[in-house]
Parts: sequence; structure tokens; C-alpha cells
Amino acid sequence: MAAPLRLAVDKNSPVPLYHQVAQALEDAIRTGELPPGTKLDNEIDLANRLNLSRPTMRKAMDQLVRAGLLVRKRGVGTQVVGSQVRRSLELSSLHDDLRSSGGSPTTAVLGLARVPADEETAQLLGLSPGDEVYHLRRVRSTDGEPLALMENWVPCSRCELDRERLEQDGLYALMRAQGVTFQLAHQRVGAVAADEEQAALLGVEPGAALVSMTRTALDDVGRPVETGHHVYRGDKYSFELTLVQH
Amino acid sequence: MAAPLRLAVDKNSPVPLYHQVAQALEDAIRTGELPPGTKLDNEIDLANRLNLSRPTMRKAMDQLVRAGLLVRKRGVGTQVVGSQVRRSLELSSLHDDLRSSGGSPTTAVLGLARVPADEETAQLLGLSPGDEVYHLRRVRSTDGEPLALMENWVPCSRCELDRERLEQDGLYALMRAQGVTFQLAHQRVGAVAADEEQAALLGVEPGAALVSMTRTALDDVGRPVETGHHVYRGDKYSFELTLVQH
DNA sequence: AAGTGGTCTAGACCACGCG
DNA sequence: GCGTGGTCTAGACCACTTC
Repeated sequence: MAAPLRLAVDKNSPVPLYHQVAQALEDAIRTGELPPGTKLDNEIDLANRLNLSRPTMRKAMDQLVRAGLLVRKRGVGTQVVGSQVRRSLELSSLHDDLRSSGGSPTTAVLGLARVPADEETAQLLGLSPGDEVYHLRRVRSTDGEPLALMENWVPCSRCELDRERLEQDGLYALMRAQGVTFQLAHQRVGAVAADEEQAALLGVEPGAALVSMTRTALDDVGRPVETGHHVYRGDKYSFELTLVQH
Repeated sequence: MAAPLRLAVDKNSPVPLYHQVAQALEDAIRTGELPPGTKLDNEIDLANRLNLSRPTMRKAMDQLVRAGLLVRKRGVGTQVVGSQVRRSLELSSLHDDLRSSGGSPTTAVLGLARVPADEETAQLLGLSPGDEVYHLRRVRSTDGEPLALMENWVPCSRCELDRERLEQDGLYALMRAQGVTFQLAHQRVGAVAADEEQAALLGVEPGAALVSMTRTALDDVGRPVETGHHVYRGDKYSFELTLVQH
């Protein structure tokens, strides 16, 4: 049950040491070099072996504990979680909430307009009702099959949107390129039945079950920069997440 | 924009200092004492003021950053997130995945039996096909209205289940009382249409949209201890989560 | 140049589980 | 009693932003 484990870190890399270690451990776990149930050596030994301090070693392991790959028990030790841990929805990534299951994703813009914000949108974006916002509707498809219907609102003051680049780069990339930083997103996930329009656009029967998601994204100082409502075909999409007890 | 903020910690409490600080800050934010957009004093000053070391102060703030209440920016400072942060599904809690929206929850056991594990269940629980597992089906209601249909499997080797205590205490409490520790859960959330039986039990029309959730829970050494599939009425239930960029 | 958060170290002591 | 993870300290240097 001991962990031989050939790890190495580059102290001159700009990548933080704890991140290098976490990455190396994660790779070892995902490749099966550290099979489920393996007991790791204790933190002090591991730290010494890599010429790291214990806090740095711990910080690396903390990440993997939160990601659900390791389990720690005081007085006992640390083990690799014993089950086929499917790659979970990476909570670290806001970049793309679509798992590209092999296919090539494309996006079509159905509508793009500057409109005055209604009360609810203004509230969500921290604006006054009537302030101008972009309102956009898009369909995302993989392999030609429609998968998601996305409706979003963005304050006009934050960036400029145009149809072509939206389809090319995506909303987030476009906004990021104009200096918007995404830091946080609050999401709500539920289920709704497809109405006539949604059904037609997604290629399902009216009444079909859809995964519904509403989101508000905030920038690096906590200001709302985007809000939206997405629906996904329930037969082709789901969210994964890992809960950790602490 | 300065933060006066009257904080205090008890160095003799068994509660970790970083947790006391995080709790105090969270309370101050949720009560509005620290309104959205407030800039906090820098970490060193805050640490000094509480007679704490900077790492301890940082650890407290890390928690709130992950929870989506604070936002940090290098070279600039730390601010309270600027939006009505609704109380999010506490990722820290596995105890109850139901938001008791005022109502009083009750649970009815529809079925409880010891059966040999089928292939899929055995796989999920790390058993061999044919090993004995409890199979249980329950309906959870609030205010007399059915809300969720829960189907679960538990290895018989881990605990003993009986109908009465299941209804009284719930599955997790019952297992915990028998020494099972819950550490991790992997969940998948999607949408399905209600079949005839689900519709009847939940009091909705067949075909109605349901939130579907499958979960496998692991104990403190990463062994699977429970797996299950729940469906919730889509018109009464949703999941909330906060994503953080790091 | 000054101020901020980001990282890292080298210790220390404690609480818990186990033999 | 011993080994483990859990917590905490008092520094240090760096990277980045702002003025």
C-alpha cells in the first residue's frame, strides 16, 4: 500500500509549486498509476521528498480533496478515492459549460439587439430599468444536432457585440477580448417542459423535458457582467458535480 | 470604502480560528453590515487587528472567495461581491439536499427489501454482482405535497435499515448512527419526462418535466456506501451552485 | 515607489485513531 | 505511545496594479 510515486517539480517554473504537485498527483490518479484505494505516504515525507514545505504539500492535496480524488482521515492517512471517478464538471472552468462529447460544436445567432433593460434584467445586472443591454438568442449544436437554446443579456456599457464574432468566438471569448474578466457565476439548474418554439428549435416534441439553467456571471470586482437563461435537451445533456464534506 | 468592522475571535475555542473569522465575515456580509462592493482592509492589517497570522487570515478569506462572497484582485484589494447573492446550495452539506422552503418535510417508505445487486449497482458500489444490497423507494413531501421520488441502494454489509427509522430519521442519519461516515458525493443532474408511475406518485401529469439526479456517496476512505436515483418535480425544485474561477 | 494579493518556508503544537 | 492529519505562527520574497 506504500506509494512509490516518482514526482518532480520545477522550482524555476512560473507555475506555482502546489499546482504542479496537484497536477502531477491528479495525472497519476487518472492514469491509474495510483489505483483507487492506494494509501499515500504521509504529508511530511511527501514534502521532504519533493523538497517542499509541508504547507505547500498540503495545499496541493487540499485541491485534490476538494475535487473528490483524495480522502484524508486524521490519525490514519490519505487515500485515493475508491471508485471510478468520472471526470466531473470542472468547477474551475467557466469557459465552456458544454461537454463536447466528441462532436464539433457550432453556434448560430438567432437574434442580437440593443434594448432597454426590463426590471428583472436590470435587477440581475445591477442596472437601472431602461439602461441599454444587448439581448441575444443563440442555438448551439453539435454534429448538426441542436443541443441548447441560449438567451443572454449583457450591459452595453461593458463591451460591443457583433453577430459574426459571436458565432466565431462565443460570447465569453468576445467579452474577455474586450477586457471583461469573469470570476464568479451563480447558477440554478432545474427542469422544464419544452414549449412550441423551444421544441421546434431544438428538434424535440413540445413537452419534452429540458434541462433549464439560469446564470449570472460576475467580474473580478463582483459586478454582474452577464445574465442568461439556457435550456438543453434533457436526453443529451446533464450537469456533474462533486460535493465534499468539510 | 474602508471597513471598520468589529470582529473578534476566541483563541481558546475549539473552533478553528480561520473558521471563526470566515463565519464572522460571512455574517457581516449577509446581514448587510458589509454591503456589496465594500472594499476590505488588506490582509495584513486585518490579521494584525485580530492578532492572527496572515496565513490564518488568508485561509478564512479563501473560504469566502470559494463561496462566492468575496473577490480578490492582486495589487488592488478584496471586495464584497456586488449582487444579491442568494443563499446558495451549500456545497459543504451532504445532510439534506432539499431546501425546506418553509414547509415541513415528511418521508414515506414505499418499499424496502434486501436483494442481490444487479451488475450496474454492484459496479457503482464496488461490490460483486449478487452481493446483497438494500433497495429502497421513498416519497418525500412538504406540506403534504409530494416533491421527490427517491430510489436508493445500500450494501447490506454497511448497516441495518428498518422502515420505521427510515421514515423517522432519514437514510443518512440512520447510516451515520451506525458508524457510516459520508465524505464525498458525485452527482449528475439532468431532466426527464415523468412516466406513468412517477406521475401518479408525484401528483403531476405523465410527461411533466422532472429534475433527475443520480448520486453515489463515499465514506471517509473513499468506499461507496450508497447510490441512488432521485426525481423531483421540476416546478418545485432546482439546484443552485456557485462556480469560481481560479 | 508604494501597496496589494500570491506564494513559500521552517518550524510548532494539538487532536485523533490505532495498536 | 506513536503516527497521522489539523491548525497556527512569523517571517520572506515575488507579481501585479496604481499613482
